[in-house]
Amino acid sequence: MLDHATELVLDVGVSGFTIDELAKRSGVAKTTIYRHFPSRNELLIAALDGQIPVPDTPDTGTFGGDLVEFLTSLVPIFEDEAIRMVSLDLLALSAREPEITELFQALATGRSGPLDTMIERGRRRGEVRTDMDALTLLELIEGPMFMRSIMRPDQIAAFDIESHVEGVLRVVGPRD
Amino acid sequence: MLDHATELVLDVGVSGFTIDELAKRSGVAKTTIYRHFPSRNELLIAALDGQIPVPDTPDTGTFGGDLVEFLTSLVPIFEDEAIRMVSLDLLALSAREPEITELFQALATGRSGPLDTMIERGRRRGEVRTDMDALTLLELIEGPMFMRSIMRPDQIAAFDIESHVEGVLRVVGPRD
DNA sequence: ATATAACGCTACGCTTTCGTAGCGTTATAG
DNA sequence: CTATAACGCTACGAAAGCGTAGCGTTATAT
Repeated sequence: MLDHATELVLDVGVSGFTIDELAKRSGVAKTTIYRHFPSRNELLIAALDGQIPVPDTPDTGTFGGDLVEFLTSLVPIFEDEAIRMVSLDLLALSAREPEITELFQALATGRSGPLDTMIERGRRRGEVRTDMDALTLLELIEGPMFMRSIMRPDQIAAFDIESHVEGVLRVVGPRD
Repeated sequence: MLDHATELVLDVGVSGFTIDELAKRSGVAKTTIYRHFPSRNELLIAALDGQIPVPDTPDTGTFGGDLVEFLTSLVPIFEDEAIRMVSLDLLALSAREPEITELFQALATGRSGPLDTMIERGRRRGEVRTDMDALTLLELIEGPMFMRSIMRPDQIAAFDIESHVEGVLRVVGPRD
């Protein structure tokens, strides 16, 4: 049931996600759907919950190595058109609908975990400056790829991760 | 007439932009609106056309100085909640509706002009490496702030532009 | 075997929104 | 002063969507 809902919302987007359509596609009567979920929004949230993958935390021994692995693991996520569209839907909606805001926050918060861990490790090894907070570092590291994924999604695969990480290391190294 | 439409869409967002609501607010009869615009989408596009400000191109004499001025001039734009929400609406819609895609492209393309000019000038002065294309440079420069504007809009004013530009200069300087 | 729970189907009522028709009223041009 | 153009108002028709009612049918449990 939830699987069908997830498939539908990934296919047609949040605004196109309707109970009637879900009933038609899943072969389940609309009445039955309402016997399990009180409203369309609840079902939507349940369908999306945990559907945006959280990349795992690499541990190569160096901060630069970790970054390359991490950013590389983001590529397939950014490349997924369905995920991109639904994320944009949620982003737009979360600016106006409180219910969606929570969902979006939950999805976004989980996603910052791996990089936090890597930054912490890098700091312990003396590879990463300590006078810059983790969120700013995250923006520095992911921002360019994030921007490309939004503005030029077709060019995501061409993002030169090695070159970018080299530049990042030049900036995040410890200050004197 | 268009002014009222612009005001409405900035207030309630693209999805809340209704002809009935516009008629109510502007005091103009719905019939009259349809006598001037063939459809809701056309009116929407007309209302948004040219409403997202294009920052101007600073010329301080150094690439770093230009960047600081430029990024500073972006802050009020990113800070504007109405602009942010409508941009997110357009972003989400442009992934699915071809009509909106064109509008969004038009808005986005104009916005890259100033930075292109600055990069070109920087290259002529030998301040900017030439082995990195302008779009990638743009992502490097604007990406972190762009990401913050989307993920933590309330923290935009706290973005440390000077520090960021310092880091950027470390990366974009000419290679040997 | 039978009671109970779950499901399917059709049909609603309600609301929103688009876009149009018809007809009367007000500006405006000359 | 009058013809014409533009506007306002009310009322529609049509399409989506939400969520619910009523009633019949199928599993399931014991």
